[in-house]
Amino acid sequence: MPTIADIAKYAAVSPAVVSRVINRDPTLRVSDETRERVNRAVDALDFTPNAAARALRSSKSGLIAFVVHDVTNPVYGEVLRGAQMTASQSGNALLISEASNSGDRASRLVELVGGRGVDGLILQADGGISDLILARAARERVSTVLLQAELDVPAHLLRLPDKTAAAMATSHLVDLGHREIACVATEAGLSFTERRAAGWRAVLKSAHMNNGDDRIAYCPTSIENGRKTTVSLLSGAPTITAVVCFNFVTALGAVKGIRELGWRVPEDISVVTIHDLAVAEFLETPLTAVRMPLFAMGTRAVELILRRSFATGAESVIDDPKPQLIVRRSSAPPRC
Amino acid sequence: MPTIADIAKYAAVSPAVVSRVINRDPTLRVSDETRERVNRAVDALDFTPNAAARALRSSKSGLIAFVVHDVTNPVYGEVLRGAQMTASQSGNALLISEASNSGDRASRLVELVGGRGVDGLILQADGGISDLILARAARERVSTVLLQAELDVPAHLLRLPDKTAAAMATSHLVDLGHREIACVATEAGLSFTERRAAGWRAVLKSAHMNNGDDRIAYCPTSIENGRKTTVSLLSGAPTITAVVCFNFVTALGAVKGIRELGWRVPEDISVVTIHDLAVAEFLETPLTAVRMPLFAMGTRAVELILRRSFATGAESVIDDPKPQLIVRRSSAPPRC
DNA sequence: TTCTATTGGTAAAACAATTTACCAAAGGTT
DNA sequence: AACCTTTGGTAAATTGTTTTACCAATAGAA
Repeated sequence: MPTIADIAKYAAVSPAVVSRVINRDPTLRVSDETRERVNRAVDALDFTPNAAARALRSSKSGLIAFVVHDVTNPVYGEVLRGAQMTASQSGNALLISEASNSGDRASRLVELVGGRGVDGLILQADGGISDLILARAARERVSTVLLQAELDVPAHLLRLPDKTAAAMATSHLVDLGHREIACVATEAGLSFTERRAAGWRAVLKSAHMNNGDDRIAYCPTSIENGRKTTVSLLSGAPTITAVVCFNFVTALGAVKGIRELGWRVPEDISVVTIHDLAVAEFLETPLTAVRMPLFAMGTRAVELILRRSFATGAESVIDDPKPQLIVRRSSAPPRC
Repeated sequence: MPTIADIAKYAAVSPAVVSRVINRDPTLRVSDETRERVNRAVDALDFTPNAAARALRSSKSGLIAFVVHDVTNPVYGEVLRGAQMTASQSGNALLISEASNSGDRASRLVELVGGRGVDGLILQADGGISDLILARAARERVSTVLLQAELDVPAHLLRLPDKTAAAMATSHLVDLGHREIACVATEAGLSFTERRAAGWRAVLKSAHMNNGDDRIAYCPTSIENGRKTTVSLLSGAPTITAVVCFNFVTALGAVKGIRELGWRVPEDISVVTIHDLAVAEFLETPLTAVRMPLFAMGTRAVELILRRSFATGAESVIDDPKPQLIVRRSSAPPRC
């Protein structure tokens, strides 16, 4: 555990010079010969600067917290990977926190943010965004990025082209000839749910189709919720021939429910979902899905934080790459 | 950004007392009345101790690094969740690092470990365990847990009941009447691969069956590798009627490959895999799988680190809950 | 009354870096 | 020769907490 002072002694310079060399400060001058000596000392003693001391003095921890609802949800995987790559390329690290429940964790998060334990904060819309944390982050000037949320807070808002994606999914079904298209939405009240619902409604309206409230049902993301919701939706309106799901996981449940009711996919009911995952093509009925730029959302979120900008309420949409419809076997023309 | 000094002033005590109160040090004495005053001050000023200063003085960062090969691999999800829960329950946080490639990242990890940026290190066997990092961790007394590895290093070795699991999968096929059982293994050279292979071989041997090298093939985990490997395995030995896969992801590829060859699962070829994921039952052919105690491995890893123990080479097996065979539709008696 | 323990608290020294302010020497200008 | 500027470096302050060593006051015992 050599310190900067040991290096300084070994290289016969002062600690300040060592600091300049290892931080490659371009404005401050060190002769080539001295720099060389210091570098040799660093190698010889196998020196790594102490993270805590550095963070204390410079008030930069090099850490970014990523808060999700459920780490096992594969949809976050891609976002996480994008964030992770961008972060580590710039010498930062990513801290994962599951905010799903208990107050314990929320308070641990407050400590991290309040104590300047992290430089940035990335919050997923369904990760239980707490006002406490947002307020704290703003006060401490911890730059914050909200994913898929729509709040009036001093943070960057980053979102996906949800309306477009839902419209693409719905249009695909309309093009196939469906006239009764139901919708298994994500949790009500979340802004991305509303945007996707708007996309679904817009397409149905322009095709002069029934888009009443008896055609859409909202539920939190889980296989079981998807199943239950689909069953009650289809039981209530037997003329429905297609379903748009707002999440891959609920789509799995939807297919399960349709089969329980004695129908087949896609012969009796077509299913199209938002979010395309690798397993989609290995399912009993490979799912037609709209691929979203999740990876790009992850990279963009970290970029914003590294830029240390604090745009208040500036909302931007990730649309590169654009959402893309992947047609597989779960969608077909309606029967008869 | 109030400091401990501000609290001290507000509560009319010295900083040392504030420190004792917020750290709830039971051995050191503070009168109830003073404690109350300090707590009021903390609330009034909305104080959170500075993480960096605390880490610097106490040389504990409250951070544990979890290094995996690929964050999108769903098999890690469960391990991660177990680790995450245990960590946050004790006021620690988890840092995710993808060690898959580039030297950049490896060096960032060295900085974290070398600079005492983390208290503990959890390394997945296929996460590219670098000697550099292990040496550094040992020198800095960062307690380290190796998952599914078998190295002679000063770290805890935690592993799954791999031999048992592979034997369970293979026995299931033998019980169904299969006499020619191939094996799509994970990467050669990894210790868990060897253990699983041993389980497969043991069952075949006790059933007096062919367990030669032309029945087993090794490949890194990916859908495509699973597909290719299975195709070449089956093409070379047409009498094979069943396949044991060592990973869920390669199993997806295996099923794909079997279909490409014009065969059906399970009518022509049965497939059993190690690792059970939620999607298993939604696949075209729901996969028979051995469920492993992944969550428990995650919790155990963090517990070991929090205990700050440095057992050298002590290997322990996670066997609670025990591995469990989940029979689905991908396994059936052989044809004729 | 005097002598010890105990209680409740304080002052100041770490911890290991970054950064500001300053300084000596060398080189260039008039 | 006197003066200014640049170069390359140093000493010391700063960051916010924990912890050690110490001290005053009170209580209890002899």
